[in-house]
Formats: sequence, structure tokens, C-alpha cells
Amino acid sequence: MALLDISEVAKQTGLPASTLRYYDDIGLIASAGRKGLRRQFLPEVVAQLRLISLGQTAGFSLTDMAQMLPANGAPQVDRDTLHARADEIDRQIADLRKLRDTLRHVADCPAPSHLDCPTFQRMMAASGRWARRDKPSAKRSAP
Amino acid sequence: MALLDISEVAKQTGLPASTLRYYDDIGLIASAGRKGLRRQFLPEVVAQLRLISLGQTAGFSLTDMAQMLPANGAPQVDRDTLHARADEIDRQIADLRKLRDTLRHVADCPAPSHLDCPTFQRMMAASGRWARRDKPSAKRSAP
DNA sequence: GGTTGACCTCAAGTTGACTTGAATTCGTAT
DNA sequence: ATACGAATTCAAGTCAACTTGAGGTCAACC
Repeated sequence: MALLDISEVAKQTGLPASTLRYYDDIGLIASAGRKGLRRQFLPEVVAQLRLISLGQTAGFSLTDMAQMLPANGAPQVDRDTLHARADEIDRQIADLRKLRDTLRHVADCPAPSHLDCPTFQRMMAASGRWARRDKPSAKRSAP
Repeated sequence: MALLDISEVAKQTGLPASTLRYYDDIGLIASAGRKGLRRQFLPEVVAQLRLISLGQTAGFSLTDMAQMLPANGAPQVDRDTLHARADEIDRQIADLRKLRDTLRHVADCPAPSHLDCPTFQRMMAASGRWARRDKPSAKRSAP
């Protein structure tokens, strides 16, 4: 019921139409057809877009999201991969907590230079998870 | 004590030397001087870099980080801003939890299309926090 | 039936965060 | 003293994720 045209989706999501067109182009979302030239979207695309936004804040690339979320219905990745992603996110949450705590400490600690402050030192110590260089990307060759 | 040269920092952080040079260039970190041509770093830069990596996973830009963390000692932003950032991160953690839960649900839910599944619907509903368009950036004009 | 305004396409531009390459300069071991 | 390898600079290239602009189309209102 009630196909949405692009401006409606834009309004509901806050995303600019240009972005929606771009997402359509790269196959991240799919339009339910055209009325004349104009894309018509199913209402559910709004939920999809919300998920995509969440995924982005989690640091997933658009191609990652395209693999995880069924754009038009088809692809759908396997449970294990999904759970692996979820674990990934848990790790990230842990990192964020650490950063948040550090920030709050830096805000409140009276030490002139935090590099000296023992609390700060302790916070930074023994972390693992270094270079965030290669984001959780979906390439896997031979399992 | 013991200045580190760039390869040593690279080894300890896992970051390529090119990145360290780049960070130095943009003033995100500072070298403690040169021995001939070669940059010499204080050991504390390692902790700084760890923080920077964390910050990046939190979605902060390098310029954001440059404002928050004292590169050579000086800048240091005020407590309120720091706490605001921390709050920002808390919100992000909430988002991530939501995404993680959604992912796990999608992984386990037997429904053929999740757009139909009521649990899924409920998860997506009433969220706010839409377009992650403009990352938590540091511009503030008149409070 | 003509003008408007929302939509379209396609190519090119932008930004952030780096990387790569070529040409050069050191410090150290032989 | 010379050669080697590690470090340097600087310009240019790359990639993702969009945005912008020029020029075109269409349905609808007057």
C-alpha cells in the first residue's frame, strides 16, 4: 500500500534525495518501480535506511551493509557471519566505553599533563586492538 | 628517556610510518625533534596514538581528536566539551547495542522477510537519531 | 497549451584519511 | 671512505561516500 516517492522517503529519513538515489544506484536499497521517471519506494525502505544509518555509526561500509541486509529480498548472509558481526560490535562497544571513560577522566583530572597521570596510564595500558586501519570488511577468500 | 624513531613507534603501534608522518604533518602528534633528518618521538606518543585509534573507532575525525587531545601539551579543550563528547559516545553505544541486537535477531529469526517480523518492526520503531550525516564535529558558533 | 516544479541522468567535483613513488639525505657497519 | 638501508620531502594518486551542476522529462495546474 501507498508507494512513497523519493521526497517522502527523504522527509521521513532526513536523508537528502541525492543520497537515496545514490543508494539505489549502488543497489543498497531498491525502488519498487517507477511512475514515469520517478522512483517509487515501498514503505519498508524506511526501516532499511534506519538500519543502514545504524550500521554506519558502527563503522560498517555501505558494501558491508549491502551484504548484511536484504535489499530487495534476495541475498541474506548466513547466521554465523551475522553473529560474527555482532561480536565485532560488542568489541567496539568495549572500545567506546574505554574512550568515554578516558575522556571523562581527562576532563576531570587536575594533572597538568595526562601523560604523567597514573590513572591515565593505567587506562591506556594493555589494550590490544590497535590500528583501526582496515575496518571490519567482508572479504574472505578460502575458508 | 629513550627517544623513539619512527620505525620503533610504527612497530609498537602497528601503524605504518607513512601514517605517523602524516599525523605529524597535520599536527596530530608532535615529534620531540630531529636527529639529522629523522624524527624522534617521546614514548608517550604511543599512548596518544592509542587514544587516537580509539577515537577513530568512535567516529571522531582527526581534527576532532586534535582538538580533544593535547598534541604537544598545549591546546586542551574545556571540560564541558569533553563531557559532551563523552555523552555523544554514550548515545553511540546505545545505537550500537541496538544494531547488535538487530543483527542477532536477523540471524536467528525464522521469518522469511524481516520486514514482516513484528519483533524486527518493534526494534526499528521509535528511534530518533537518524541521518548520521554530520559526524560529531567540533563546530560551535554562539552558545 | 504552456509554464512550473519535482524528478530524472550522467559526469565531474569534494572531503578525509591516507598511500605511493621518485628523488634525496643521512647514520652506521665494513 | 664508501656503500647500504632506513628516513626524508613533496607531489600526486586512491577510495569511500556523497554532492553538485548541467541539461532533460513529465504530470499537473492555470
